[in-house]
Amino acid sequence: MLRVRFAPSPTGYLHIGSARTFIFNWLYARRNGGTMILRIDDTDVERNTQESLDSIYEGLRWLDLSWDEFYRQSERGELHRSAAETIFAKGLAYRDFTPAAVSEDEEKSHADGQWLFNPAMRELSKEESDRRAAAGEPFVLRFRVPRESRTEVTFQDLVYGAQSKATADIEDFALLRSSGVPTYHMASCADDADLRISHIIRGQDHLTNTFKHVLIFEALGVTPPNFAHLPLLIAPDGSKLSKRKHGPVVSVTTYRDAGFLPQAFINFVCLLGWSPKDDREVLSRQELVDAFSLEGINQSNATVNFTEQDPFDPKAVWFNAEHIRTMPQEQLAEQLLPFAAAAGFSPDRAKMKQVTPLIQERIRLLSDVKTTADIFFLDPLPPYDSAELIPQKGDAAMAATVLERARQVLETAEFRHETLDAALRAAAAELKVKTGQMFQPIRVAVCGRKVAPPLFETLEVLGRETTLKRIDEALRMLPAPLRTEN
RNA sequence: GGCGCUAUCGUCUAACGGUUAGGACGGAGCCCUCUCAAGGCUCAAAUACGGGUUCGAUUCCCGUUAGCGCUACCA
Repeated sequence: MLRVRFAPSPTGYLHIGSARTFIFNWLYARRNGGTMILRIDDTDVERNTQESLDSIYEGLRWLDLSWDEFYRQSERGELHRSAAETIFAKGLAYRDFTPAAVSEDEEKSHADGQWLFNPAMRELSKEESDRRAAAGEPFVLRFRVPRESRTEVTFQDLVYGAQSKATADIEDFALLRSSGVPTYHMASCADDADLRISHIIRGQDHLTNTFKHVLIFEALGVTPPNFAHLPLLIAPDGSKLSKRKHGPVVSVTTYRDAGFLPQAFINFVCLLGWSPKDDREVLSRQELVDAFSLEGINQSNATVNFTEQDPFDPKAVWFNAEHIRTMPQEQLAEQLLPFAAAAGFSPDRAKMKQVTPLIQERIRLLSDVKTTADIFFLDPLPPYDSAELIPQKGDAAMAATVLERARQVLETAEFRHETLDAALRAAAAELKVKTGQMFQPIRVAVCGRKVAPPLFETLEVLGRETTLKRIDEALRMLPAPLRTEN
């Protein structure tokens, strides 16, 4: 039975790296008919926050990622303590009565002097240990790393291959804090054993911790699960992604609020450190499930290429644009609604459905609706420079002539883009101006700028009334003496 | 400092020990075209360095360098 878990600690918002870890676990479970478990690793009471927990749920809900079983470590303290008890009873752990390091110097001396264990504490007699404990003296419970009986700890990583580390290089790590609260290593392993996790898929920052975990599993009398460590996601400066240093750009909700599609986000992060080994890049959720395998995961860290000017990796934005383009229009219109409302447009569904096909291949983020669809929702148009009305190789007189003529045509023409196209082309021929010279003034009059969706489709959506009103306004902006009456 | 992991275009990546080292994003240019997009085509751009092994190394081994991680009574 294949069982995987995602075990975040609620000490910050769900960031892109954690999301990817969840996704890889989820993909592996769904691919192989396994069970996905969400376990909140909240043993560090000091740093846990409700906001963080909410952020994790919020992010996962947005991505529409589900789990089959749910646990909170804080509700499983008894299990962790009894597991520690078991290890202690087997003589594989000992009490360390050394007071916690308070000063930085003390900690540093540990680091410099390759601290492995305190011999006096490791070798304390059972009698004295029991006596001091009974007297109420505080202690941490440490794992007694075997140093004589074996020389190294090994395991096979499904991504990084055979791993080994000398027992002489592993320190006697803590299992229980002096408060009696289990440490991460203890709680995590006790839970992984109890929940019968078959594959631990997690960040590479845990690779060296795994030697300790193997020791714990063995001490518990359990065969260790399979391990698969993931290359880390790093910032362009080479440092590990962190909210502290990089701010909200690493938060999943930042992507959501900027107008990313969940599927595009998932697609993007999946290709950071994993490849389907063919040249496919734009993949649906189902295609990802079908293509996913641990063999496709590579070993080197991947950079999320954001900058201070642009918080999103250009490739992530491209993925989003790709997914927007292939999305059914009905769905896209629906997704666009809240972003249009946020832009202050007060859009209705029917109007949005008309506008959507005109902007679908012109937006990269859902929030781009604000800058590309404004002309359909705002009335009147924001002010613009009347010089924009003047066509290439033309002058204000030409602009005025063109607009006057267009106005006449549009007063009676049927507002369907095919007929508008034919009518206005004919008008251009009649006036002996190039089509570009004919269309550009109309476009600017109607959109307030030169860059816009195709003209005739735009007019069709805008309708006769708005179109004529905007042309009249443009005409008023042109110098009066140059206006040609007919 | 010790230990571990990693190293292909700017970025994400592909390449049974044999390829003109491939694809994508981004960049430049051309085409298409009512503007913008989209689309099509083209160009620039990489095997960190040094030693081996081999008829032949991006690929295997060693070293150097660099980056990252762990080295807590954080996770």
